[in-house]
Amino acid sequence: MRMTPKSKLESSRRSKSDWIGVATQALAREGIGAVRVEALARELGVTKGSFYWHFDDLDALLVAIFEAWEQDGTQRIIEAVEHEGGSPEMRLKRLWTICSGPGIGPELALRDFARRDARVAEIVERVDERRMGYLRSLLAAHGCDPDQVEARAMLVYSLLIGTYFIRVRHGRKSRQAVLGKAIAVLLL
Amino acid sequence: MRMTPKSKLESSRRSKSDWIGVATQALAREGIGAVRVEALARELGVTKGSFYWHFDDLDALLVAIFEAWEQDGTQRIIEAVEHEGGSPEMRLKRLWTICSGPGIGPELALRDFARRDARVAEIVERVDERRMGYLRSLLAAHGCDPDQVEARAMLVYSLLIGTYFIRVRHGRKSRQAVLGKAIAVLLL
DNA sequence: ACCTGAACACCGTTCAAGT
DNA sequence: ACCTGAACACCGTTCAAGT
Repeated sequence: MRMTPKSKLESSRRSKSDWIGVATQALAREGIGAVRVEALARELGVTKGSFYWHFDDLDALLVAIFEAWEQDGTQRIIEAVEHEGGSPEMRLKRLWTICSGPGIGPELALRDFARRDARVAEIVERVDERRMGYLRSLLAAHGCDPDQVEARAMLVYSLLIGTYFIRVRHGRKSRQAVLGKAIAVLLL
Repeated sequence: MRMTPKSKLESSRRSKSDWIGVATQALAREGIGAVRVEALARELGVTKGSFYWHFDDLDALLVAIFEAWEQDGTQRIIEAVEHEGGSPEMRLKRLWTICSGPGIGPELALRDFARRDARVAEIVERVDERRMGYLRSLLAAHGCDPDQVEARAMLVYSLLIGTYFIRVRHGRKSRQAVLGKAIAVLLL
């Protein structure tokens, strides 16, 4: 009769997803510099030698993190928005509520990495195509002039990215008020 | 009589800006992972021990890179745009031409780093305040409804950031055509 | 199939000693 | 004032050997 370990962390074997899991947390917490084989191995309670059974090298782990995140940054959010239905305008505002959380996650690291790694560049392209496709469909359904859909989709998506990356105060206005007005401009 | 070295690289001494110079190039070429003491020391023809005369550690060098870039990302561009004058609309389009170049530079690395370093976060805040201030003034001068200046400035700035970070195809349309239309939307 | 343990190379950091 | 050279610690990577 085999011993059944009490928890995942007490079992002596680790799966690829165990590694991706702790690495994703480390990336979110302390940035890409914190994704280190030895530190993660300590956290998982194994030796770093074991890492190389699951991955070729550190870059392979990073690519795996980004691939795992891909669904999260697209499909999961879109489904959450679509789940409740409502008018295109309502959906757009719900999308905003979901995305405006603190969870910028690996978005910055991902895009920086994509500048030097073709595999990661492809991930970014898929994510952006998917998000833009969804925004195009929302704007078209809202009745936006077909000739302006592309430009306005870029504006909405940029604003979403911008709210993540831009650190600025808006004087007396709250950021939420500013963004509400900006969205209003984009919906005619 | 002292030897006068033929070139900077042949002299035996390096200034702080020499280090910042090669480090900035390495960052632009190969990303933040390429900013390494030993590699840069080799490039400069000195030992890495010499690095620690000029800087406390690697982070200090990165902060110095970002500080040196700060002027470049704000004042220099604004002056280049203002130099030729013209209507606010013309200035905005000139701003676009200047910024749409390939030179995203350390913008992504800077913002990622700012998440974990207060000094760099301050740099990002100063840069964003400065850029937003300039965009506000352009929009106000263009005759934008005062109540909408802030929202539209965020839209223009986000679009600028977005064109750097977003990797998407626009079907039959060129990116330039899409952006032109987006700007038109923002100028009423 | 997955992990250990030891080995090696590379690099960040320190520091006494040189010029 | 600025640099060398040696030393140390930490970590990425490899690999033969274990279970």
